[in-house]
Parts: sequence; structure tokens; C-alpha cells
Amino acid sequence: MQQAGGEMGTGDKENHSSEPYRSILKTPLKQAATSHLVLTEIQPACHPLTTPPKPKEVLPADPWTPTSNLKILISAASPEIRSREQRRELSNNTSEVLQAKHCLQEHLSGDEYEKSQPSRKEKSLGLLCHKFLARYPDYPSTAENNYICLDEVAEELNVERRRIYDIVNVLESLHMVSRLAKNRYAWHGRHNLSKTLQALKRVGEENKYTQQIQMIKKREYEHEFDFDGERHEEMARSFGSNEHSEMCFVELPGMEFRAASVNSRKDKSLRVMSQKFVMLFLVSTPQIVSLEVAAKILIGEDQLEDLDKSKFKTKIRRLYDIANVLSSLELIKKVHVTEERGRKPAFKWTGPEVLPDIQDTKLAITSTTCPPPITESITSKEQCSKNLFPSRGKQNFTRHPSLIKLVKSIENDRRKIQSAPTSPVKISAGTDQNLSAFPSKMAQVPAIAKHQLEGQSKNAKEMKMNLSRSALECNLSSPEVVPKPEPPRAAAPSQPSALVQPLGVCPPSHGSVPPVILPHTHSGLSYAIYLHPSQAHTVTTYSPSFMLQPLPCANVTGIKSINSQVLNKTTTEEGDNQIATDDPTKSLTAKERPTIKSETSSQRCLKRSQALQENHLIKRYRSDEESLDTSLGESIKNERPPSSSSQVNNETDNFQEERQSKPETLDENTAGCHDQCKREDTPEDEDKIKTKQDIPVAFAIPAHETFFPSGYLIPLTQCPHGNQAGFSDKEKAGICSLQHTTYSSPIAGVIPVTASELKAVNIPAFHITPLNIMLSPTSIAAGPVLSNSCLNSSNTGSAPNPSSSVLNFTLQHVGLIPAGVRVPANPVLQHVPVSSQQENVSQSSENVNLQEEKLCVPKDPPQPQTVTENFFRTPGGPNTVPSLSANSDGPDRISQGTLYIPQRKLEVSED
DNA sequence: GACTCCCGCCAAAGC
DNA sequence: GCTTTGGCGGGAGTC
Repeated sequence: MQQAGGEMGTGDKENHSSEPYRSILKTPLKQAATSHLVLTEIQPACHPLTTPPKPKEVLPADPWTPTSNLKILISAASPEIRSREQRRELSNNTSEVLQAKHCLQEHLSGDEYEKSQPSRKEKSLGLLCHKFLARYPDYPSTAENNYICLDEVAEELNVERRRIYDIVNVLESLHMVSRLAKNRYAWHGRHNLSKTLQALKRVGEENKYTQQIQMIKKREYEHEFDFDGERHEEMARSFGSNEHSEMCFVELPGMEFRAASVNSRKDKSLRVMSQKFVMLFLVSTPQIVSLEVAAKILIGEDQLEDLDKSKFKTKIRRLYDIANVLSSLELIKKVHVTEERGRKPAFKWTGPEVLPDIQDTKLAITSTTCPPPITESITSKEQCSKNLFPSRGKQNFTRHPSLIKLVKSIENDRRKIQSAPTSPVKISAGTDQNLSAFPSKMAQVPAIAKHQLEGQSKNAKEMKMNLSRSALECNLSSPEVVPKPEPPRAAAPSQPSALVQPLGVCPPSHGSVPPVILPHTHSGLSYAIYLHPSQAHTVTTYSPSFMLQPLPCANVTGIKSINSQVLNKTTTEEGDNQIATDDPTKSLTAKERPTIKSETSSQRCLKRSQALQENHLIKRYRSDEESLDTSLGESIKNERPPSSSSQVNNETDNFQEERQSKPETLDENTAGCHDQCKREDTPEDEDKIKTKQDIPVAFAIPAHETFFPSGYLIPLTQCPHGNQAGFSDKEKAGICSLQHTTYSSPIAGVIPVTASELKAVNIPAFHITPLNIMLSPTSIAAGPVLSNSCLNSSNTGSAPNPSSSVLNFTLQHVGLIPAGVRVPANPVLQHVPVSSQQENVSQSSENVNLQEEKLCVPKDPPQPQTVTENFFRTPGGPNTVPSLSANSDGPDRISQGTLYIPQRKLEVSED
């Protein structure tokens, strides 16, 4: 008899994720809920035998319905009144409710009474969290009383306080609430959310969660949870090597726990788990994390030795708790990842995009609620020390020098706006505080949206200015950067995604560009990836997805990691090839990114390519499966970029379509891919690349597991997104096609990248067609390795293209083609011929034995056995390795071979 | 049978 | 010593 609030919530799980449901839930509903509760429980008391309580019968007045929602909206206009009325109602009716329940219990048999109780779903933590969140505005004004009394909340929501703790703890981990005192919390709403996510992402990167995910998946497929001593030890080393593995709570400046109780409490794991769970999403390129992996990581960090089944189950339970709350916050969404081994529950990040390098500046621009924007990374140790020794007054972070000027400029502008006597609404700068002018959450929504739009516009201008400045410095033409607006969502109008939307293939930036600008400078640029021939072989060693597809302009997922990863690697020294891939998540600062010198890069590339070639020549002649397996596993372990593990799940929105059309065999596959190219709604499913045996230039197959720079990103088009606000991906693609511009410098923007970087360049968005790479020089030239879907437009012919001289100069300059070879430039941007040609080739060539994955986006690494069997199953025999690799003729040669793809299926479906 | 996750015991920490 | 907080796992509900 503890919980009767479920009657008001008839929404089931399916409704949780539906938009209407969410929008309704945005509105306060406590009063209605209480009223209905009272009604439904009093009724049986009056006529217990004639009108047994049936929660379903109160549907007409259900708060989730539009009609009742109207009432709720009205009541939402005055939270005080609502609260007062609720309290009055509660006090008046509590005794009646109890009496009614008692009476009901007496009159109904056990079964009947059980049936009268709210169902399990109606008591779910997610629904409870919805109710909880509905009580408070997303963006509360500081003028309002935003205190939370747990007792009151628990009473009003008719739940145990224990449940409230579950919610509050998760909210606390996101700094949406903070504990003030015993039984008392402060509600901050989403004001701090973006900042928190940025901090979490940074910490997640520092903690190398990406690597841990890779490691876990690798282990999973290698040994099927074979936790023998050796593996155990190895895994422990893996986790132990992480100096940040201790459980820490990430705090924000000014958001430290006030109560010493929380700080000294050794077991804050729900909070910490929640943060780490979020981190996993933020560092994963396809932001899908399975519960299993998350649980293992959390356990692994915590107590690896206790990695038993019960512990695992417990972690899973907790993760469900957290996930329910995060789902209510619309930060994640439940999906299922289907692979050969079964259907696994997973969650997909649906919250705002978070880009680490611009976080702080963005904060400086958009957030004024919190303490002054803090820049520079917060190390986990710092956070831990902050946690242990809260020092509210002390500034623990410093702003990067490159940001000071920008921030000052922003602050000056803000002051001007705030002090402007004629400012109609004071929402421009003081988002949070000024929102107090609005009487209700309802009123805040448009205001916040307006404010955000204004802020975005302003920010875009700032960014643009800096871009221009930076571009001048590095002789680069900067693309226009205009943030891509989020779909209208009142819940998070000011969240980072509104501003941080790298679109298209993002070229790496240059050292002179302030880190803040970096993601924006990437936006809208298409880069051709010129893969060094010696690198091509790596495609054959292991890649969960071999269908190379152009990256759509609108593709966002993973692009941010491209930037950081590519940039990061450009600064990597010669011998750090392992680290480069192992540490793709380190945040960068401007001083860490020297301006790229193409000459140095090309030399380095060639050098590495030669080394790589030697390396692979050695590997190639290992015929025994064990050796192959070992080297493969090692490569995977060392070099597998973060995105690879979850590539399966990338572009989840396209999964369903892909699942429908994904062919099983090569021919079918090819045809299916070709069909995909024609599909409007999957712009990234376009080109397939083939390379011919004796072609010196191989077009970008971003293979993973490479130690060395394997290619170059060469800007093809400029695809400004500034005009794409509000456009769908498809529309953006079309826009892009009309806005190609050329780069003035053939060298500027040419970024040497390693294969793993290439993969980082949103390889999940690629579909590397598992074709025998055979291209004539013409076909090579006609094959856009990496182009936006917009290139598929019929307008591409008229679009400005990089000149042939630019391309040839670039290619020659970086040593990808001999001096005498010239590559026509125009075809690079012509997609259609490639597709058709490719189709022809794939159908005619006997060497085309590749088998596409059921989905183009495999999430997990295949089992080594499978890899071996499938990758190296060639016409010559299962153990031959005629895969693409440099032959003895030199690094500019690609031996004929066949690429094989493991036939693992991996699908992601949303519930 | 697996998946979800509610529920409440109970211990640590706080007051 | 009482209250608050929250880890934890049994087991019920759902698929």
C-alpha cells in the first residue's frame, strides 16, 4: 500500500519514447496526478463493490492525454498555486485515501486488490522520474524557489523516499540538482547540463573509456568471457594502466557538494556510475552503449576481481535504474543491438552533442548561470581532490590563453546587451537569471528558444570572425560555420548540440586555429582521403565494415572525434604510433597542435608507409592461423579506434532501412549498396570504391588498425552549413551540392592521416565496399573517396570542384602519385559514374568475393576465428593472404587481392 | 528463460 | 540514538 500514484500514469514503456508523450511530460502534472489519485482511490471507498477501481477507467482524465494536458498547462502557469492546491488536496485527502485503500483492501479479495494496484510499469522509475521532472522547469530562474524537499516530493508522488534518492542521485550526477542539506536539494534544471556533459566527456576521454570498450569487446569475442587467470590479469592491467580508474565524481566549479556527508561518503557509486555511464556515450563515436559493456567497464574499474555473475547482475540493475532516469531526461534512448550472439539491450545517446574543444568557449558564450566559464581540462584527479577537498572559492581551472581574447570579446558583448537600456527582453546573456521574468515554464520555452537562437546567431558570428582570423593565419579558406539547429525541443534549447554540429566531412584544423574554432572550421568540408597504397592492405586485415561510403554533410556522429583524432595524430611523434590510436580521445589545445607542414607530413607519411609495408610483408607471410590471429588481435588491441567497436550502430537511424536492404552475398550486396546510393534518406550510403591492382593511388579505404599515417585528407568541397538551419540531412546534402567551393591552396588543408585516423574520420559513416579494389586510373579519379552525399546531386557537375592541378599537385606533393601521373579532378566530385562503374566492376570481377555484413555498421569486433576465416578466405585457400597489400614492386603498388568481411550481423533497433 | 527493474532490507553516514 | 542516505540483491512482472 505504498504506491498509488501509478494510476495517473498510464503511459507504458512504449510511450516513454514517443514525442507526444515527452512533450506532455514536460508539463507539470502533479496536481492532476494527485487529483486523479484521489479520485480513483476515493471512488472505491464510496462504492467499493459496485465500482471497483480500474486505473484504465480514469483515462479520460489522465494527465497524459491532450485534454488533461491542457489543464496541466494551465496549472503550470502558477506553480505556487499548484503546489498550494496540491498540498491542500493532499492534506484533505490523505486520510481519505488511506481509508479508502483500507476499505478497498477489505472488500476486495487478494487478487482483486492486486489488480487494483498500479501495474509495474506504472510504477517504473522512468515514469516516476517523469513526474519528478514535471515538477520543475528545465531552466529554472534563480528568482524562484527551487528547493527540493525529498520528503515532500516522496509524499506528493506517493513513492518511497528511497526511489526519490535514485532519481536525485542520477540528477545530481548531471548537476541538475545539488544537495543543500539533509533532505534538501536545489534544483538547477538543465542549466548546467551542457557544462557537465562537457566535463564528463573530457574525463571519459582521459579515462580512455574508448579503449576499455574496445578491450572488453575484444575479450568478449576472443574468449567469450573466459576470465581465466591470464586474461584476468591482462584485463586488470588494462584497467590498471588507467591512472584515473578510481571512482571519482566529476564536479563542476561551483557545483561541489555542499554537504560533507556526500563528499565523505565512500559509496557514491550510483552517482559515479551515472556519470561514467554518460561518459561512455560521450566518448563512443556511435553513441550507443550496451548495458553489458557498460557494466563490465564499471565493474572492471571498480573491482575486477569480483567480476562474477552476481556483481554483474547488480551492476546491470543499477544501470537500468540510471538508464531510466536518463531516458526520462531524454538523454538516452533504449535500443537493441542485434548480432549473431543475440539481441542485446543497449542505449543510444539522444542528448546534445558535446565537443570537448569548444566546450569552454561555448560555455562562455551561452551559459551565464553558472560561475564564470572555466576552461582547460579538468583532470580526474583534480576532480577527485575537489571532491574530497571542496574549495568553492578557489578557481581550480585556468582558461587557455587562446580563449581569453575570445571570451573577453564575448563578455564585452554580453555586457553591452545586458546594459542596453532598450533591450526589450533581458534574455540575451543572462539566460538563467533573466528567465525569471517569465512566470512559468510554459512561458520560458519560447523565450529560451528565442534566446538560444539569438545566442546561436551571435556565437556563430563570433566563431566566424575567429575562423576568418584563423584562416588568414594559416592561409586557409574557412568554411562558413553556422550551427545546425536542433530539432525543436523545449527540453534542451540551450544544449550544446544547438551550437556544436559539425557537419560533413570535417577536415582537420591547423594548429594556428584556436581549439575553440576547430570543430567549426571542420564543418562543411568534404575531404578526399588519399590512401597511401601501402596502407591499403590494412583494409584486409580487419575491418568490421568494408563498404566505403561518402560521409554525408549532415552526418554528425563521430565527426567530432574525427577532428580531435586527426588533429591529435598530426602532432603525434614518429614513434607514438600506438599511442596515437590508443589515445584518440585526449583533448587538444592549440599549443599542442602545431601548424601542419605538408612537407613534413608527406615525408613522415612516406616513411611510415615504408615501415608499414615492411611490417606487413612480414605479417603477410605468416601463414599459420595462430600467427595471423595473434597479430590481428594485437593490432586490434593496440590500434582499434574508438569508433570501430560501435560502428555497427552508427547512423542508427538508417539501420532499419539497411536491415531491409542489406544483401547477403556480394552481388546482392553490391546491388543493395547501389540501391542505397539512390536512397534519399541514406545519403551516406553512396559510393563504393574500387582500386585497381597497379594503380599508384588508392582511394581512401579508411582501414583501421594502422600504426602509420596512411593517407591524406584533401579538402574537396566547401560545404557551408550556415544556410542549412532547419534542413534535414537530405536537404543539407542537397544544399551542399550547390555550395562547393574550392580551396585556394592545394597544400593547405591536406592532412596526413593514419588509417586509424581515417577511420576516425567517421568510418562508421563509411561503408567500405568489400570489393576487390581494382580501379583504373580513370576510375580512381572518378571515385570520390570521401564526399558528401550532396555530391550525388545532379548539380555536382556545375559545382566548383578542386582543380586538377590542385589535386595533382597535392598528390604529387605528398608522394602519393609519381610526378608524371595526373589525376583528373572533376570526376572526384562525380558520384554517379562511380556507382555505376563500380557496380559493373563488382559484378564482373571474379575477385569480388567480399561479403558484406548484414549491416554496414558492425558494432563489435568479430571473433578472431571468424575474422581469420572470413578475412583470409580467398580463392587460393583459407590461409592465404592475398589481400590488398603492397607488393614487392614498391610502395606504390597494390597487389591484387580480395577483401573479406566477416559475416556477422549486427543490427540496432529501437524499441 | 531471459530481460527489466521494483522493492525493501539494512548498514553506513549524518545530525 | 534517531534519521538520512543509498548499496544491494531477491524476486516479481514482462517479453
